[in-house]
Amino acid sequence: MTKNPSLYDPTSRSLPISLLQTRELIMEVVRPMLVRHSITEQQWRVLRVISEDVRLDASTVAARACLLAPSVTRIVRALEKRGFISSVRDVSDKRRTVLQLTEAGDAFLEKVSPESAEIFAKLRRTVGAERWEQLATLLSDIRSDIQATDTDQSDAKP
Amino acid sequence: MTKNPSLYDPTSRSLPISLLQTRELIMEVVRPMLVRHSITEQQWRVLRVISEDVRLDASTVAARACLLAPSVTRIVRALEKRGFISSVRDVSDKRRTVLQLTEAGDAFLEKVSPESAEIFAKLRRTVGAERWEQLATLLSDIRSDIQATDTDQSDAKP
DNA sequence: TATAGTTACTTAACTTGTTAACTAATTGCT
DNA sequence: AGCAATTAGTTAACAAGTTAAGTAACTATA
Repeated sequence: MTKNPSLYDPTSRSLPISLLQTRELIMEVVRPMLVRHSITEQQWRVLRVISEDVRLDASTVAARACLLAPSVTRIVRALEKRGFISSVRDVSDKRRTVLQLTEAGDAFLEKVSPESAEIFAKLRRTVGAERWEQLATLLSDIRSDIQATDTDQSDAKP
Repeated sequence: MTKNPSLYDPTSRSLPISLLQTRELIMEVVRPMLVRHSITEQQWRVLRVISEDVRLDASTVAARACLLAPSVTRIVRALEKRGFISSVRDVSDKRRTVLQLTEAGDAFLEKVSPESAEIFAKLRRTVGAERWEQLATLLSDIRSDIQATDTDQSDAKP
């Protein structure tokens, strides 16, 4: 043990560790479902993110799914091979790759949906709907705050 | 876009994705500090976890730091080589490895502490102290809830 | 007190993530 | 218009995580 334990927050209250532990606990319940459908966590995130918009370029998907560009390249190839997404070169900016959900990808999300809904409904009951929503809102608000200060150029070079 | 977007939560409110995005945003601010001190995120978590107790076995460290056993094996070796921790075979159970912070490890944590404190104080101000604490508490409570139902054997085989 | 079963950890093979260098395309500047 | 700077994405080399099999030690039970 450290001589001076007050130097740091207890890990149970350290936000980086705490966010990770909480996510891990949830994923332990969710993971078997993903395994049953032969899809990785990362592929699943990409599918979910793409399904929210009509068309999305790879960089946006990377940012939203918390993945690096080279990972997205591989994941996109895997999802394309499986027929779940299509990737087409953007006509107005030929550097960009436009990603879209295919019919098959859409069908896949629909197929998995009841299972997913059940798992999350159960988790939600366990935690309490109110707290569950409270957490989702808090996280979203906090992200906005951090992003706002990250983006703001008030302390940039003059 | 999916034909039926209501099948899933928007990813901005999906807890697994949201927890990941929020952590990622925080780590973007913290990471440069870890790089400056030539320590990986995982090694840092292990150090922080070990520093909380006088002695801890490898499995407990793995669980608290959200790492798998083989990863801990490697990380422990790295931290040992750097002189930050000691790993000794437990005398009462020779399967176990007891991990402890060394003087050098303790000194390292003390050295990094002011930098870390400053970074987190700034983040805390950005987010607001109240919300910051609220999130830490919420996460901790929610983990307890999930763990309680995971552990409870009421739906186990009779 | 054997011994089947479990636990703690390690090793090895494989799969992923990461960093850095590269290509191609677009933008900004003069 | 011409050319440096930036951006999007890919590739390649490396580092890390993951799974499965293996070893050693401990526990429960017959």
